Amino acid sequence: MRTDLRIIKTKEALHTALLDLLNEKDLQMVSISELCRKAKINRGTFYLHYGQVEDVFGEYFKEITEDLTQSYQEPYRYVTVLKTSELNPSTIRIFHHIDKYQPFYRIVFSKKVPLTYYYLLFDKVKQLLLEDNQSLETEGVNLELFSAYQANAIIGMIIDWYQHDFSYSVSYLNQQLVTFLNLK
Amino acid sequence: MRTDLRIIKTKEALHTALLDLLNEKDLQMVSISELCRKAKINRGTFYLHYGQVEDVFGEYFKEITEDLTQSYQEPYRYVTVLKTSELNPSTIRIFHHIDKYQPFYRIVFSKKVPLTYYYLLFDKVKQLLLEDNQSLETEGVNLELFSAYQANAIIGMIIDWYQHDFSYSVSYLNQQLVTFLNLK
DNA sequence: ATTTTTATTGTACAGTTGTTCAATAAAAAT
DNA sequence: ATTTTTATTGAACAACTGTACAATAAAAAT
Repeated sequence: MRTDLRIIKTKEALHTALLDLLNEKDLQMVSISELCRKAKINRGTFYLHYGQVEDVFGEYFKEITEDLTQSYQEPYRYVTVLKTSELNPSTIRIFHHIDKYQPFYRIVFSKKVPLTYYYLLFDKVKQLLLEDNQSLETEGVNLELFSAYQANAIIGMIIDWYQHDFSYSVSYLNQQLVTFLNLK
Repeated sequence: MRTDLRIIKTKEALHTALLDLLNEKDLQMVSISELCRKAKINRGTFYLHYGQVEDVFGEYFKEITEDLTQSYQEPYRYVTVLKTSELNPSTIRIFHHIDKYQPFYRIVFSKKVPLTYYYLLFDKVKQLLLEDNQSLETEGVNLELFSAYQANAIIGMIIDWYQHDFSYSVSYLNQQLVTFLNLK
């Protein structure tokens, strides 16, 4: 049983209306009424699918994080000078993904936005690293905890990147990450 | 020139009223009107100092993060079995701090709450590690980026801890962290 | 102690929020 | 093609939001 066509139409209308409004104003400034007017959707219908405007963005952003898993399949050709052998196959693609969807991540990392988006990214990155780490099989290491540690470390670099207005290049970040891993 | 006594009184009333309400319901469920009624403060007065209920919690939480710097001065006596020599003097106190203020951090890490609180913690931990790292003086290492990396790695463990309902002990986490640092 | 400054209060207003319900329209199932 | 199921609509309601402004009260400055 597929999803009702009307639901798909409603959600698409809300998604595009929100993207439109985000060019004018911040996410927290978009009211449900305003969004529904723009999407030509009854406000009551909105509440049948969402609770807040933030949920609409969350649904859209979730699709974006899928790209992380997607691009994980393809070969990575964006690293130039450094020895990539020292990085996990998944980690190396992360900075590129963020760069690709930079306008979205400017929202995801803005301070008034709910933590949900952060967790969507965190859980995704953690999952990728967890798969890479399965081969480790080390004694006394809580693998999930370790993956959480690694995943968030990388996101820490992304936060610093964001706080510096995304002014570093992707390859600089990959280089720095290799350096950090060799420091210990 | 000190702060006006009336302002202090107003803010204290709002702080304690909010803590009261947080025993009954989630932060996102507290309305400004409700909070003001409880605090016996005019709603207009609220808007002279804050924009949202979340700002009141943020102000209170900021005081809590000060404890991280505070306890940094005192000797640490909560580690039992492991060689603490492998951990920075500041890192070793972080898990204990979270544990101490666990009820607050259950809110800070809840998914509907704004990222602001996360950044308050992140910036604090990053600052502490940055001070520890000044002695490094390593070539080609972006020290701020490295501190962001380290700080968020630890917070990654805290997220996993939170997601497992804070069921690990503080010393277990310190032990795991030492293990992680020796893995590389 | 008096004046000046500034925070708080009360009131009001238009718009938003969250919910309910019957009527309608559109899609799915037969 | 017809029936059945389900999503959308529109209207209505009480409560909340954000803002403005004059009146008052409290603190600070003199």
